[in-house]
Order: sequence, then structure tokens, then C-alpha cells
Amino acid sequence: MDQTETAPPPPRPAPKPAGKREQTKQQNRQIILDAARIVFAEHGYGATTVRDIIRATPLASGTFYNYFQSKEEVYQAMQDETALVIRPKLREAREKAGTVEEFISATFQTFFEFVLRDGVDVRAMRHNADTMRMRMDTPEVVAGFDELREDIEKAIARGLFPPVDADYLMAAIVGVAFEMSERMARRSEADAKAAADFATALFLGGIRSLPHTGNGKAADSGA
Amino acid sequence: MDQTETAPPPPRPAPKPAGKREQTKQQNRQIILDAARIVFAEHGYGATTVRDIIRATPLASGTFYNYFQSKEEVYQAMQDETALVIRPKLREAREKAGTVEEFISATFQTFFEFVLRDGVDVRAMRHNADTMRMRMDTPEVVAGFDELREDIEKAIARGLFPPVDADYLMAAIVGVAFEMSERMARRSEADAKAAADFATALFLGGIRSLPHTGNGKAADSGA
DNA sequence: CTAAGAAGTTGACGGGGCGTCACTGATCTG
DNA sequence: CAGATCAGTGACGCCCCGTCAACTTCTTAG
Repeated sequence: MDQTETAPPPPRPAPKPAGKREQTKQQNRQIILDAARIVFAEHGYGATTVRDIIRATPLASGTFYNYFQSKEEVYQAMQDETALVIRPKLREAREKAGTVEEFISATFQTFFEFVLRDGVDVRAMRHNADTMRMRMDTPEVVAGFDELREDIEKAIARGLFPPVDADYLMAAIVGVAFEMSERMARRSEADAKAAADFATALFLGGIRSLPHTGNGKAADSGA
Repeated sequence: MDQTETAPPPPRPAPKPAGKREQTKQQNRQIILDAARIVFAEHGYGATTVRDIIRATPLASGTFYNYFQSKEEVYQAMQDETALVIRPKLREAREKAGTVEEFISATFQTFFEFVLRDGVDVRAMRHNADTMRMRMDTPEVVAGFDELREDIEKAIARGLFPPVDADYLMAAIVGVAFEMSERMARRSEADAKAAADFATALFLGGIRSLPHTGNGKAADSGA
């Protein structure tokens, strides 16, 4: 690998009270996370060693363990970083919803668009397909699930939804979102809007209200 | 899959000689698989080493590699074993379906009942929750997904379903089935029928047709 | 039945990644 | 500015991995 300084997507945590020491610590943590993103995307989670990550940074091996306890912990930190980006988007999208239709539509639209545009690029996604589901129970990810369930419960309390099992409904939304994302990533012409329309129609009116394709096959199943 | 009759040459080793040697091989393979199931359930996938599995058998370390190439391969074999049990059940259930309702209902009913009764016990399921989704692309599991998509396409061809995107619909069913299974496993009083009714109603009529609970909370979120 | 060969098992071994820790140098504090 | 604190460093010991030559068990031809 010849990556020297290819800065990846994740955002910068800006405000620091800053001693020079604290500043360096934050930087190093981010350096490790950025390197990990590249290496995981390149070789996949299983094939990556902690040493691979370290070699992709200017740091020494021991330094890694000042920041993370293991490869798994870096991966979880990456997931948390991602969750922290999409959660506010989802929250905001759902807040504006005044109807079931808007609630569901906004959720899927936001999610699929994020996966396709702001998320990791498709090549990385596919390489990570084998790992992206493991340990979904990191704090920030779980918090995202909880927020969804809370929002459903609130919507029920407001009379927006019928009084259904919010936990199962949350699970169904999450399951469809993730599983469809994986299918979407395998299509050469992925279309967030079409995917969101499909999922939204399914949740609002069931199978009979799904958009028709004319032949029942996927428009494109990609390479 | 569909064998076009363009491949006659490979000689048929069809009749099983079933010598003592072959018998022992089958036994050893099963011994390893059974040990792996226990060890994975006990410590989780990530924390178990190949040596742990071997230590749980009367075999030597080298023997393991006569049967599997790695820890991952044992895990995949376990998944395949499971897939081989449930796939015929699902196929049979769907074959009898004459309507969309029956198709969907039979699928979820069969799946949730299997997970709860014939599947691994809940304790093991919860311990494996972090790993059960990884590498879902083993041959038998993928074959199960393909069968579902094929059955959907057939149903569309028969006019049973509207002509929708079969790939996305398959993904949606799979996503809901697995994600709801995980939630179900976390409830102390899991009810396959209730879960199946929920999922079936969702797919047939959307959110508004879901069974009401009276408060919108889960009946029980377990320990 | 027996002996040659095939098939499978064994466990020690070289290779390598893991996590640690004593040491060093940089930053902070009084 | 000196002493205290803290992060960085990289060699080290540990353990796991996958292999392989020697050994044991089974099969089969005569």
C-alpha cells in the first residue's frame, strides 16, 4: 500500500481547549482511525492486522494501544464515527414528519442517500460486506436504534401511528434498510430514490402497493 | 442449479462404499462441528481460537486442518448445516402457497418457528448475536436467498404477486426475518406466532394493518 | 491371510502477530 | 528553570497459526 496522506471522508471534530499535548492526542487518534478506514477498505476486516494499521501511520506499535485495545475496538470506533454523522440527519428528517408517510419516507430516503453519497464508497462497502454487520451493538449505533424506537413511540403517542409493537417495527425498518443497502451496493447503477420508494411503499401499503417493474426482476444486478 | 446436459464426463462416484475409514472421517468432521458450536456459543466467535475448538475434541491440532482450513470455514460450515435444515422447510411451506398472503405468512411462520424451536437455543443465539450475520455469503445460505428470490419471481410469473423488484423484496423479507429474530431472542417470552403475524401484516398491508398492542411498546423486552 | 500401499493422525516446529513495559524525550507546572 | 507528568518507542516473550515428516490404521490385491 502506498497511501501516504489520502484524507478519507470522516468529519473533523473542531473545538479544542488545546494544550499541545491534548491536541496531539486527538490528532493521533484520528490518524489511526483514518489509516484503519483505508486498510480495512483495502483488505477487509478479517485480513487486516493491528500491525497493518500501524504501518499505515507514522506511529510506533506501542502507541496504538494508548488509543485502542484491539483491532475490534478501532472498528467499533469507526462505526460510532459513522453513526454520529447519520444520526442527526435521521433525527432531523423524522422530526419534520407530520404523517406516517413522511416519517417512513424521510427515514429511508435519508438512510439510502447517506449510504450512497456520504457513506463509504461502494468499493469499500462491498469489501466490508462481510464485516459491516458484526458487533452492531456499539454505543452510538445502539443509540441510533433506540432513537428510532423512541421516535416511533412518540409518533404513536401523538396518534400518528397506530399503537403497534415499536420494538418490532424498529427492527423491521432497520432490517430492510441494511439488507436493501447491501443489495443496492451490488448493483452497478444504484439509485437511492428508487430504493427508498420501494421500502416506503412496502411499509405504507404492503406488497400490493409496491412500484411495478414490468418483469419482476431487478432492474440491474450489477457486477 | 439447472444442469444443462452438457457435462457427462465426470464419473459417478455415486454408491457410498462406507468403509470404516470414510465413516470415521464423517464422525470427525461432525465432532469438530459440534465442538465448534459449543465453543462459539460459550465464548463468541471473535474470542475463540482454532486451538480452543481442537481442545474441545479428542483430536490433534493437525487433524483439524484435514477438515477445515480455518476458524472461519468451520463457522461457515455451521451456517451451511443450519441452512440445509431450514431451506427445505421454507421451500415446502412456500410451495403450498396459492396466494400472496399464504406465501408471506408461511415464510415468516416457518422461519420464526425454526429459530425458536429447532434453532440454536436462545442463550447461544444471544452470545452469537455479534457474529451471526457475518459472512452470510456461504454457498448454502446464498442458495437459500436465491431460492426465495426465484420463488418470488415464479409467483410473479403466475400472477400471484404484482411485478415488483424481486431482488429488493427478497432483501426486505430477509432483513425483517433476521432483525426481528434478534429482537425476539432478547425477549424473555418470545412468541414465534406473534412475530410472524406482525411481519406478515406488515408485508401485506403496511404499517396501518399491523396488529395493535394498546400502548405501542413491546410486550416484553427481556433481560 | 498377509503384505504393500493408501489414507489419516499426530505433535513438534518455524513464522508471525499480539500486547507489554522499561526507557526516552517532550510538555506542563510551580 | 527544574522536577513531575505523560505520551511515544520498539524489542521482547507469549501464544496461535498452519505445516510436515514420521507414524498408525485401514484397504485391497494376490
